[in-house]
Amino acid sequence: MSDDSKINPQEARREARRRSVLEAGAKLFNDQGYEQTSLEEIASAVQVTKRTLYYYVDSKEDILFGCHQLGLEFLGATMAQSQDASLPVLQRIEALIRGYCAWVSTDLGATIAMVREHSLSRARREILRASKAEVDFQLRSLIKQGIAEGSLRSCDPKLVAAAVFGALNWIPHWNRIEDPVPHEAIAEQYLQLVMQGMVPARD
Amino acid sequence: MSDDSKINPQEARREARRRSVLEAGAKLFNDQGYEQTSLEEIASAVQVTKRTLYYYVDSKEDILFGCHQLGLEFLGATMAQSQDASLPVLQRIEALIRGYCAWVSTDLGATIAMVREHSLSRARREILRASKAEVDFQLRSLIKQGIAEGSLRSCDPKLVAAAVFGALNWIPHWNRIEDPVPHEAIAEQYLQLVMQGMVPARD
DNA sequence: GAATGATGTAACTGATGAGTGTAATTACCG
DNA sequence: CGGTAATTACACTCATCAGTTACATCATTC
Repeated sequence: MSDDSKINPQEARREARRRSVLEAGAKLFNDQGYEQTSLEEIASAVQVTKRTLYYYVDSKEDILFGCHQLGLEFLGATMAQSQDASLPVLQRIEALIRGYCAWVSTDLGATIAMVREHSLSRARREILRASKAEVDFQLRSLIKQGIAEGSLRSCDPKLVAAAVFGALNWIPHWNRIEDPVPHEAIAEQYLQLVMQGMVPARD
Repeated sequence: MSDDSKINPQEARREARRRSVLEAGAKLFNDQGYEQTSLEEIASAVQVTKRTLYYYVDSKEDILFGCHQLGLEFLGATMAQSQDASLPVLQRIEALIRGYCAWVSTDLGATIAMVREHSLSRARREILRASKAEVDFQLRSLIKQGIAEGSLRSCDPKLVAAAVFGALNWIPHWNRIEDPVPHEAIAEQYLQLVMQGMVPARD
């Protein structure tokens, strides 16, 4: 499905090159911010001149959009397990949180949580918004389902989903350090919090 | 304590004017991003010329720093109740979450959660970082205390605090819309989630 | 009604950085 | 080998915008 363009090695190589540009961009955007990052910096990160960059991308905006697009593509892949309707709801929510946590800990994933989209055209923002809405919808539905079947406490699915994604999206804001907490450990704690809460069950 | 400069009405008026500049800046920064906002725009929001802006601030960076500083000052005020050591831990955490939720729903509060600090000098970033660390520390300590006295389930206070602040800091990212969810309603749901979790207690 | 504070006008400087033009050079592939 | 794809060098344009200059004009207050 995503291999349309990889029929010949030419295109494949070009695609790989382009991707390394996006990944370098993502890292720099996350570290310094989009506006604070010049094309020269991205170029030198890929060990290439600025002029060559334009062989792979049309514009700086194109890089940012590419990061978001590619990032969301990866997220889609990560979410597969949570979409398996044969699994119990709780387990699907757990898979979603673990997957998202791992994903948001990558450069391309973090970009979506860290770099605002003010620099993109309205049309492109709209495309991204739609992709994100899908993920949000996914969690909300699971929560609704859980409430309906009684495996989850009654609550406002929209607000609870927002809280969960907020907690997850915030990870790169504090965990991009020399010695980051492994995403598995984060997921573990977040799951306990989201599932059981902080207050111990009374016996 | 903060009224040093308001002895005479001259200074007070000047201070109020400066503050309205900061508030206009905060709103625009939140909506469009810092880099995408020109001083002309801020000026026209305050109904003043760009030149006049410089009567109240030294630079654009000064506005951003001012927003953060003033915002954090307000946050400090909001946190008072959660610092009352005579209250039970659970209640203090609840006060912290409610207060933070209300605060992050203001323009100046949202700026701290939405506008990265890449455009500030290292020294200024450091000042802000210290202020934020205090708030983080406050919640972590309360959690530790709760665990110690048995009113909270055992967990990693650092990660749980990060999750809570993440959920809260993300609010302005989705709730800055025509018809926002009232912050009290958000706090209510967040509290239920954080305290009891999504999974109903078994009977 | 001076004196000082506050605001406007309007053109200007200066830096930054995205994006381009062109011609020449190097790597790769059949 | 020959052709095409990839890359370099590098000077150059162009737009944006923060910050300034210098002077004129309101507004306040004592």
